Amino acid sequence: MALKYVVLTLLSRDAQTGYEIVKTFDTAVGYFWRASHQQVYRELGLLSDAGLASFKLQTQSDKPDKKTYRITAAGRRELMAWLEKPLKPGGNKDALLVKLLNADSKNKDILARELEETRQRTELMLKEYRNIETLHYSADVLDGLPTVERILYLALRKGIRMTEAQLAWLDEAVVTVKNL
Amino acid sequence: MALKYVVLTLLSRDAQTGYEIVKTFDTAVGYFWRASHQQVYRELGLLSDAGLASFKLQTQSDKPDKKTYRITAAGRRELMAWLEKPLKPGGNKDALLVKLLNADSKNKDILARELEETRQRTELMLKEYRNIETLHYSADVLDGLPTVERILYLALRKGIRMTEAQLAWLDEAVVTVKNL
DNA sequence: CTCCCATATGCAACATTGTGCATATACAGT
DNA sequence: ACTGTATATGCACAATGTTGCATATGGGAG
Repeated sequence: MALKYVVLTLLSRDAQTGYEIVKTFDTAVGYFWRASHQQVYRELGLLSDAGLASFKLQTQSDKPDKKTYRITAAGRRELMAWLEKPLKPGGNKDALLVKLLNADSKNKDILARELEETRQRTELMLKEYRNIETLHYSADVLDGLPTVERILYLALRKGIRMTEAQLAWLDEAVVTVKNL
Repeated sequence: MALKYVVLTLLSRDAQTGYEIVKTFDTAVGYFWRASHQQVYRELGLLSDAGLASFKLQTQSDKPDKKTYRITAAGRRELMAWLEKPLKPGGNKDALLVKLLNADSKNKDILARELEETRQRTELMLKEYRNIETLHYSADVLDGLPTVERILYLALRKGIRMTEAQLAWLDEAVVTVKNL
């Protein structure tokens, strides 16, 4: 349901090939949505079957042939309809908490180790996010930013806020588990 | 893959009926994992087919008959194996950010409204969480808490931290979208 | 007496998502 | 020659999640 709208969103900006969309998932969009290339190509096929996107085959001599997809009028309508329909809340699945529910004196060391590793990864992630922020979104740059870039910055801000909260929580969790 | 371990976790504590497990999903566990009753009953069927859980049929005269499930030795082994295997990170799908990527001068009002509504819901949620914390987890209670309760408190703490971060971010997002 | 709610279980169909496998060209480095 | 990386696409199967339907009892409210 949702991947469809992510792809439509990307196509609504520019006509693109599947390969380019995959790269977007690997970089910018990847911070809040992950999809494999298989998923992307399949979704593009479904979209064009449903008449929400169309494609042109472009032959290339130096590289493999490619298909450039563009969103159709029907695709835009579908996307707009989705935008106006409120999202239903919920869906916070947290496997780490499920693991912790199993914590006891026998396995607390294993779980503590996983918590520590998660903590380290989270800390690195936060550093990376903050690094991106200082490098690409300094105060003087922010004003002149086009809309899409502002939203991407907002995505980064969300990453930072959430990662900070996660890190603080992991500290609490480590203490709790160690003292079981 | 994952629902299986949530159900095994719940069964590893107590033998329970499907109905009881469903109620647990609607209350305590619901804060970090949602599942419908259909999913739960199906999963219980799959678990017992796989020999990871067994059940006893109990006839009742006043209420419908019920099946009480208990985890098997194989089920415990499977659960322990999962605990020791590190989780793979990632999977932060955020449909709200996808919507915001579509923001422009035409639809910014609709999106701003959804952001405001989300903000209100988030604020209520945070109040509820904090309320639960003061009511059930006052400082003097925390010491004597059994393990499971401590983990559930940890789940609540995560809810609080994350909801605070979400709320702070939503404030940023509202400002950004209004100024587009 | 009827309607709704809580208790208690489940199938079947469908939609969506994720994983493993497969193919093909060109260029750069070892 | 071989290996890796970038470009470019996709099928098939498995797992997961959603929706609609189906059944059955007992108690309380109106």
